[in-house]
Amino acid sequence: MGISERKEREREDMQRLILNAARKLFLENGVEKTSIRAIADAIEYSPATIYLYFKDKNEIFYALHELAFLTLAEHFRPVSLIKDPFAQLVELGHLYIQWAVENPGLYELCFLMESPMEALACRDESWEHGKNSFGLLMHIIEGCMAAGYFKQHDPESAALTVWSYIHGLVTIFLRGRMKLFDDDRDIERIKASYSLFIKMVQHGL
Amino acid sequence: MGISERKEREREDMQRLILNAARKLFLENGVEKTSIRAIADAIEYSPATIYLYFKDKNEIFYALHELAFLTLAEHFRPVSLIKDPFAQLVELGHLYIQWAVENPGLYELCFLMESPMEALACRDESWEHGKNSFGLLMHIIEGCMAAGYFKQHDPESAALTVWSYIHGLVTIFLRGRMKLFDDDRDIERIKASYSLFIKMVQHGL
DNA sequence: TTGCAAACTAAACACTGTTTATTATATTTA
DNA sequence: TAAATATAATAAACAGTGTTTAGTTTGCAA
Repeated sequence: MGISERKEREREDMQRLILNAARKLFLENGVEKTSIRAIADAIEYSPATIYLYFKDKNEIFYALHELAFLTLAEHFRPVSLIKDPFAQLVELGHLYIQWAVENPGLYELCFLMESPMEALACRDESWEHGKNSFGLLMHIIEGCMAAGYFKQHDPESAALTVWSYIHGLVTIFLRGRMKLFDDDRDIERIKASYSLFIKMVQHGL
Repeated sequence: MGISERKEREREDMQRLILNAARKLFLENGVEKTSIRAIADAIEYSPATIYLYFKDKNEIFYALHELAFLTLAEHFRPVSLIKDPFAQLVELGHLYIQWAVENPGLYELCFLMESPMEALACRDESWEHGKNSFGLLMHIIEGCMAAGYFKQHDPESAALTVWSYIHGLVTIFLRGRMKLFDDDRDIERIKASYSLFIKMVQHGL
């Protein structure tokens, strides 16, 4: 029965073809301009064909969102080379900010868009890749706690607090709310705030 | 020449009519479902008429975003009754979180949507209402600094840091990223994280 | 009352995501 | 191998979007 296996393989090939085109268009032209028709044009199939391989547009965004998390995890790899847990935390935050600023489209996909979450809503397997990245943060925070940081608090709250800060910072930037300030030295402002935050964590033992 | 004044008055009435309908639909049905046609239907005018009073949809969102900031400022009023600057900061954060959770649509308008910012882009008068709210935070932070908090940092960085944290926290919640956690006691998690953050600020002198 | 400008709209344009009915292709059965 | 069936792909339509254009109605001034 090698024939149904070939069919399955062809199906996965087609899904990959769609996702590659979608990712390319997505990164080139942004979220808004990535329509089903544009994806269909890119792979030279009709728009209706895409619906034979993905339930709806949300599912495509969900799949891309999984890919984006893989590249984020890849970006985080260097932290494992660092030994001191606090230095790990500092570097993790730095890499997070860097990735967000350099890949606004992917950041949007991972943490800002509602579509991938809607696709996830009707699914039993939940947000695996997101969990892994948050797990890494929690692991590092547990290390920090063993070294005396974040004392008398649960690691989950500490991790959420750190993530909230960094996520908020990059979101304020990405969504143009730094227009609030008179000049536009946004990146410097981000750096100044981040070093303040790190010192706050440090001073609180 | 009272006639041109009446014309101006009628024009403003019409803009208010459109904005009121837009706000109502926006709060009832969310961002997605608030179309120009829906607004036009609500006020019993043709869709094209709306374009005689607003350049495009972004301008409507910008106007609504200004109104939303007014209600946020109103929500912040109780903090002025508090004397201790640190207690002011704690209450401000609490009110911010409360407002965001209770008015997700308005929060989206003020801090998450791109549309109002695009309308603002081609404007000389910039983000007044946003500046006022941030100004209040900076004022309180300056008070806190006089009392020994956030030492040896500029108030702007300190304000951005606090705002980033709270904004990040509510955004993670509003955009469904707390599905990351196994149970869904989101509000309790928000409270736990917020009290941790406050303690971090407190411990750092 | 005529002339003009402002207010308003019907209809169209160029899109969007998605579904349906139909055709072409591949596989299975008789 | 020939007929029947299942699969893959699509053209066309549906219902919606923001926005523009061309044309009509209305109110005011000369």
